[in-house]
Amino acid sequence: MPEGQAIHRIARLINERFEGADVVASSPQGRFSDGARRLDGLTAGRAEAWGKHFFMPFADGGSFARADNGPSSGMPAGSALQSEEESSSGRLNAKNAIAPGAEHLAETPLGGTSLGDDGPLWLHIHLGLYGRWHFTGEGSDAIVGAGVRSGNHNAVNVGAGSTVRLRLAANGFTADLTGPSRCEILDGPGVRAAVSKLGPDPVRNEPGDRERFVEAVRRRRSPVGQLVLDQSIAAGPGNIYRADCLFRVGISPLRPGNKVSAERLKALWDDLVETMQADVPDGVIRTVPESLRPEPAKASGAKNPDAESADGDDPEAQRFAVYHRTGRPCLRCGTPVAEKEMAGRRLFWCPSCQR
DNA sequence: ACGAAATGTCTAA
DNA sequence: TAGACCTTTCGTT
Repeated sequence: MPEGQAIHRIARLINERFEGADVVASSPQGRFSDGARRLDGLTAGRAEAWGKHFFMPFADGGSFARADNGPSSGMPAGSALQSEEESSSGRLNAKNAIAPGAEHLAETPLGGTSLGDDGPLWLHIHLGLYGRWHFTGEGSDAIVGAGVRSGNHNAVNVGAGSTVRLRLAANGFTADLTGPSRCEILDGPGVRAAVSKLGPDPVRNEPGDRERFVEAVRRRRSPVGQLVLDQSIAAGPGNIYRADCLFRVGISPLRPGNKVSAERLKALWDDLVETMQADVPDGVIRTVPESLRPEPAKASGAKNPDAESADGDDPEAQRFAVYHRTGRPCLRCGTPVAEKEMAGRRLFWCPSCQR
């Protein structure tokens, strides 16, 4: 369920607990037993997110220590990096081919860690709709990846009938993974292939990303609301950021990509960067613009009485600008928020102030 | 108990 | 476009 910002947070939490440690890996559920066996006893490197994808390197303790001369990463600092020409053209077969226009992505080694054949093993995880990480140890219990309405943080079965696909343990910490749609081990070229399918990630926001995003959208005739969810155009935004960031910058999700001006798309990219990056530290999505935030019910000079009364004390309805607010008054103009299905996903927008 | 929904993606038809 | 999949939670019988 989480969008990209939550995956970046997970990478942070994982690194705080496991980076540089020799990890005990297991699969209580049994569906990842082979993979867990391959990771068990290896040294964890620095995990990273790219959009909703999570990548974590594991190296044999010996080779790991020998190659380590980097300041913080703990992974071989570029030791096995091939030249760019070699790696992008030579190594990739047809199946791993880089999508046209996405070449720059394959050139970007994740965190400077080698993506060569003989580098570390990479744990690759996608949480899909239901995946979660559950952390325990040192009073640091946390669940990351919980759904919009979930507040209940207790149940991870341990024991028979456990749903824990992968458990990592070290330093007195445990990280339990349940319900991922993808959980696999890749080699360097495999990581390259996975990343090459992804567009720029607003949380990473590397140089040139904004232009790549703008051009990718303007190249297509599909509605921009669909393009923002296309992970090859922007990696990380999900249904909430899609709806609410389009609202924040006033673009109608129904407008064809090639009919949105470059200026407005730049503003959209900048807004994705700002909102998603701000949400990484605690993982909570906050998309209601400060100026439109409903004031406490008692306040006398409420600017937006409509919005306030209509949402009442339904907490979920106050968390987002238009997401899940069908029929309630737009926080900006009071027009009822509209909803329709677009490519199988529910879409929310203000038909009046998004043009 | 049961069904629906949920911040997602893939495959087949 | 429809269905499959992975799991949990919430609202309705």
